[in-house]
Amino acid sequence: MTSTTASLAHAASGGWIAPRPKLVPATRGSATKINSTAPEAPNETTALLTLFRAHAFEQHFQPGSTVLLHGDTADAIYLVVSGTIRCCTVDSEGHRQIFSFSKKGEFVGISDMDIWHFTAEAVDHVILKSIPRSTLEQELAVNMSLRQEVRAYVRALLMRRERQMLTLIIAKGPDRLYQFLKEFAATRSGTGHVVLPMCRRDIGDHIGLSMEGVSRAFSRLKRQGLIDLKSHDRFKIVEDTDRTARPRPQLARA
Amino acid sequence: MTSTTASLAHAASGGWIAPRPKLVPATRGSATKINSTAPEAPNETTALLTLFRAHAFEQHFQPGSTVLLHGDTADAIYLVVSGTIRCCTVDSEGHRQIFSFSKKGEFVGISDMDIWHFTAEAVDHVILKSIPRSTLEQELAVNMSLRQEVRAYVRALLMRRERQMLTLIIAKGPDRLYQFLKEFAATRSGTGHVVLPMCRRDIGDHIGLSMEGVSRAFSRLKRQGLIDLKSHDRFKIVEDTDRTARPRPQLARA
DNA sequence: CGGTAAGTTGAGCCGTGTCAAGTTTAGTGG
DNA sequence: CCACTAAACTTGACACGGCTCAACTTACCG
Repeated sequence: MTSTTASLAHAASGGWIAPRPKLVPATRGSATKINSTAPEAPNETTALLTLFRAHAFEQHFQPGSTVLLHGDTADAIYLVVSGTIRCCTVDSEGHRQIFSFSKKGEFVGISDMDIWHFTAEAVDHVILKSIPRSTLEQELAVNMSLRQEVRAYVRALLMRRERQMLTLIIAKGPDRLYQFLKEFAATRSGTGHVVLPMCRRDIGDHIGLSMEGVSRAFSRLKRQGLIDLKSHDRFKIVEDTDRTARPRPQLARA
Repeated sequence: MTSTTASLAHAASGGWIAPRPKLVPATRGSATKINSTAPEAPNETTALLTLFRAHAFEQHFQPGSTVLLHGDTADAIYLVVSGTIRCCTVDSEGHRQIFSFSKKGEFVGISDMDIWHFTAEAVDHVILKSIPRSTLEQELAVNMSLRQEVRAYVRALLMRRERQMLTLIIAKGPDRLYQFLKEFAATRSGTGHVVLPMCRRDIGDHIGLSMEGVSRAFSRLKRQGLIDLKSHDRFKIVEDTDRTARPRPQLARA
C-alpha cells in the first residue's frame, strides 16, 4: 500500500459498485432551461437541445455513482437536468484530475465518438437526460446546423482546457480557487450564498491543490475579504467596489 | 517595468513586426509524408491531406515570425512541410503557455472556425502549406469522411490537452522534461541524436518550468543517465534495458 | 578577438505537499 | 432531544521543489 490518499481516491472514483440508474421516460415539457453562459456549453445549442427534447430519457444517479466509465463504449450523450457531475481521469497511481464540473443545462459526452476518454461521476443526486449516440450520428449526417453546433462546442472545450492549463501554471493556489469560485458562482442566478456540492478533495483535484491546500486557500480568501464563507459549503463572492483602483486583483501577502 | 522576463516574452511573441511570408505555389507531388503517430495528428487524415495536395500554396517563415495571431480572422488552415511551429497563448502579464510544437506533417489551425484562439510562431525556418478556410468549409459540407476526420482530430487535441493538464499537476519538473523529450524523439525517425530547434525558455513555457528549471532538469536527467546530452541542443534517450526491473521509472534522489 | 545571446549553476526564498494534530458537521441510535 | 461516532474540514510544523536573482561559462558572429 503505497499511499492512503491514493487508495481513498480510487475508492471514491472507481472502486464502488455503481447503483444501477433507474430508467424513466422523460416527462414531456419539463422545461430544462439552458443557461447559455454555462462554462462547458458557452455557445448556442438549439439544435442539440431540440434533439434532447425529442428523444431523451431520464436517469437518476446516487452521489458517488459512475455515470460513464473511461474505456467503455460511448453509446449515449447526456444533458444534466439537475445535480452536479465531475468529469475526470485517473492515472495508474491513483492521481485524479477533474476537468470540469457539469451542472444543470450542460452536456456530457458530446466530444467522444466511440469510446469514453474520461470518467463521469455523480457528485450529489443527479438527474440526467440521455439519448443514444446513434441518434446523434444520424442527425449529424443530415443536419448542417447541428454539425456546426457540435463543432463549436468541442472547439470551446478545447479553448477551455488550454485556458485551464495556463492558469494552472501561472496562478498560485488561492488565485486558482478564487477564479474557480467566481466562475462557479456565475452559473448560479441567485444573489445569495452559493452552495458547493463537491468536497475539498474534488476542488483540489480540479484546481491542482491538495485537500489541505484548498482549505488553506479558502481561509486566506476569507481573511482577505475576497469571499464571504458562511459555512464550509456556502460562499459568496464579495463585490469589489473599486476594482479599477487596484491595478492587480492579485493576492496580498496578508 | 514590472519584470524583464515578461517584456522579453512579449517581444518574442507579439511585439515584432512579422516578416511578410512569401506566397509560392506548391510544387506538385512534393510528397509530404505523414507520420501518423505525430502527437498533434494521431489519426488517419487522408481526406485532409488530399485537400492539401489539391489546393495548397507554400509559405516560408523566418525564425520568430508570426504565422497566425490570436484574434485575427481564421481564414486559412496549415500543414507543416518543414521546421517547427510553437502554438501558444500569452496572457495580459506576459506569461506564455506553449500548447504544442507542430512539426513536419502536422496540421495547424484545424480546430478554429472564425477567429484564431491562439498564436502560432515559427521556431526556426518554417515551410508551410496552406489552403483557404473556405475551401475546407465547402468540402466539409459535402464530404462525410472529411467531417469524421476533422472531428476525430479535434477530439484528439482535446484528449491531448487533458493529458497535458494531468502531467502538469502530477509530475515534477525533470519527469515532465523526460516525457517531453521522449515524445519529441519519437517523432524523429533516425536512431542518432535528436536536434532541439527551440530554446530553453520555449521548453519551459511548454512544460511549466522556468528557463533555469529546464536547464537543471536537463542536468539531472543527464547525471542520472536517462538521456545522452551531446550539446545543449542535441540529445538522445538512453534505452532502458531493464525497464521491467525497476517498478517505477520515477526519478531517484541523485 | 571582443561582444552578445544562450545556457548553466549556486544561494536564498516562497509556495505547497505531507504528516499529524484538532475542530466542526452530519448522521445514528438511545 | 441529546450523546456518540464517523467523516469532512481546518490548522500547524516541516520538508522539498522550483522560482528569482546573480554570477559564470559556452557558443556564435561580426
